[in-house]
Order: sequence, then C-alpha cells, then structure tokens
Amino acid sequence: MSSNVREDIMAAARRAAQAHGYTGLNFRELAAEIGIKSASIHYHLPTKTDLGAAVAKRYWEDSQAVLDSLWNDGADPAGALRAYPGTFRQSLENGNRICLCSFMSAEYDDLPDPVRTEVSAFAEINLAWLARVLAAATGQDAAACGRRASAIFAAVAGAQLMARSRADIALFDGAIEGYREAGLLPA
Amino acid sequence: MSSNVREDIMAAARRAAQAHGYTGLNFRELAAEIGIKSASIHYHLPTKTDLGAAVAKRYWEDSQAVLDSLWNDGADPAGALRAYPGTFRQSLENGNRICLCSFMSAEYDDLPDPVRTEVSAFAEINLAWLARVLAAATGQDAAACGRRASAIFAAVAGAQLMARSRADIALFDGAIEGYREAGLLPA
DNA sequence: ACCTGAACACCGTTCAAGT
DNA sequence: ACCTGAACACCGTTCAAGT
Repeated sequence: MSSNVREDIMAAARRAAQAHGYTGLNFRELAAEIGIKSASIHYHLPTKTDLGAAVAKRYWEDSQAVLDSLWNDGADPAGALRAYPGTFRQSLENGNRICLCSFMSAEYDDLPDPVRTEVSAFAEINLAWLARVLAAATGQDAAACGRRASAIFAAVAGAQLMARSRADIALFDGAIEGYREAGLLPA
Repeated sequence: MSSNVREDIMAAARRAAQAHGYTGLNFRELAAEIGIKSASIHYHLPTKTDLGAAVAKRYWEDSQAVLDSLWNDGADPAGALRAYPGTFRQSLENGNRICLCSFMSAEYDDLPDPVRTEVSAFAEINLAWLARVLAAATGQDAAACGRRASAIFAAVAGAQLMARSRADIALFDGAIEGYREAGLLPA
C-alpha cells in the first residue's frame, strides 16, 4: 500500500482550503490534524504551491467524476440540470464550506500560476458539462448553450457564497428557487 | 481639518481588501503605501478587527448611496434593474477587484463578529433595494420579490467572482447576458 | 522510504514608550 | 494628539540526523 499519509494530507488540505482558502492553508495545522510534524508534509508535497495545485487538481477531477455520474450522454438531461445545484449544496452541508475554486477565485491575485491553472480547469469542466447537458436538453446552438452554462455556473457559485456569509443554507435554496422561477434553471 | 490619515488608511485598506481579502490585509503594506510606520495605523484603528469592520461599514454605506442615486422611489425601476450589474462591474474594471463583501463572505470562518455584522449589512441593503425595485417594476408580492432579489444578488456576485478567476471582464458580461436571456434580469 | 528537531529569514500584531 | 521601536507569535522552508 503506497502512502496513506499523502492522501491524508490531501484530504485535510481540501477541507481546510474550502473553509480558509489557499492563504489560510498552513502546514502546521494540517500536520497537527494528521498527527505528524509540519516538516514531514514537505516530504510528500515539497512546497505550498505543490500542495495547492495538487489539491485543486484532485478537486476538479473528483467533480468531473460526480458530474459524469450525474449525466453522460444519457437520458433525462433536464433531470441532470435540476440536480446540478445539489453538487454545490453539499459543501454547505459539510460545515458551511464552499467550493474550493470559488474561494481560490477570490484569492486570484495571491495564487501561484500552477494553482491558477487548476482553478481554471474546475470552471472549464463545469462549463463544458453544463453546455453539453443544455444542448441535449434544449437543442439550442453551441453559443447560446455556452452563455447559459456560464450564467448557471456563476449563479450557483454565487448562491453558495451568499449562503455561507450568513451560515444559512436556506439562503442557498432560496436563491436556487429564484433561478427556477425566473427560468434560469428548469423547474 | 481632522485626520486625513485615517481616511487614507480606510481607502488603502478598502482597495487591498477587494484584492486580497481580510486575511490578506496587512498593516505594513498599508503603512508603506501611506508613508507612515505600521504601528502608527493602530492609533487610528486599534485592531485589525476595528479596521475590517470600519472598512466594511464604509463599503456598504457607500454602496447604499450609489443604489439610492440609481433609484429611490422614482420612475423607471426597470432601468435601475438594468443598471444594477454595472455597480459590480466597476470593481472588475478597477484592477480585477471584487466586491469587498464577496471576498469576506468566502472568509466567513476567519472573520471577527464585528466584521461579519457589516458584511451581512451589505447583503441586506442590496437585497432590500432590489426587492423594492422589483416590486415597483413587476408589482409582484413581497415574498416573490424577496426570492427574486436574492437570486439576482447572488447571481451578479457569482458572475463577478467567475470573471476574476480568469481576469476576464468579458466573462462577467457573458454571464449577465445569460441572465437576461434566461429572464432573471430584464432585457 | 519516511519522519523530525532545530534553525532560518520573514512578516503581521501589539504595546509601552517616545515626542 | 500622534507616532515608533522592539518584542512577540507565527509562517514556509531547509537540512542534517534519525528510524
């Protein structure tokens, strides 16, 4: 069995980053949580940049898998669209956390390039998935689906951010309901 | 003339917080920008909590004034609604910055209570303004306008965040256009 | 292979002391 | 009233030494 420690670091760093961001990530707290010394982390992930990039990459890979399990050229694209906000709701359920990439988007100015790359990838896979689902659900052209995908992605991330600021998941549900009533999301 | 220094601190802190957040706010850089020593800032704003709360309070007060100048029980509520995303666009135009309160919403876990209070106030005045404008524009009941206000506020903040993550203001415009096409915002 | 203590250079925050 | 020196706590990183 190869390193469980590296996986433990990745998991703890992901949870921490979803609550405190890249800036708020620190080796000493991470190490204490895992039960090793902070210097040991550097054996697995040499620098903070490496850690941040690895965590963000894993994050969008996991998200990609979740989205693919939700819909992948199958039936019921409208149902997948209806379920999409739920993938963001989970972070709030999990200790009022938010999307790792939303937090890191705010921190854009202070992000090393390798981390920025992975944050962009998260947006890209969400946008691409939404555009494909929208095309299947509505039959509209690629440009229209792209704009709509962009609108839905930004809107759902925004709802999550607003809910976090009050530590109230009902605010998330309210905003999503508002999107449905307005026609941005399917009822 | 009372303290210009305090105003200089407030202005520099606001710009910094819109780019680096509350955590990224630091006395030494602020001081260097103003031309005093970092310890001197504490004479005007005793703690980082005081600074953060003062800056966030000023931020929503200024926003309130901007919104009131945009619409205050006058004619053309639909026009005011159309202009609303522009108030968020300005931050992006200003060095790819974002709403101070969006950044601080992400940082919720690390915010002292007095700062949280002012962050909440920003959301409240936006929500209240939007609900009033929507009521005037659509004639719908208070509950429906409240949900719609919540949806618009979250969506516009989300569009801003997404645009920052790519340093591309066209992504903001694209998402807003998507909201219009979907019917969340008036065309 | 994997972990650690100790040290390094650096930085934000605080407060007693200065003028 | 207004400002600062200096101490303090904490950070990411390195590296020699340990198992």
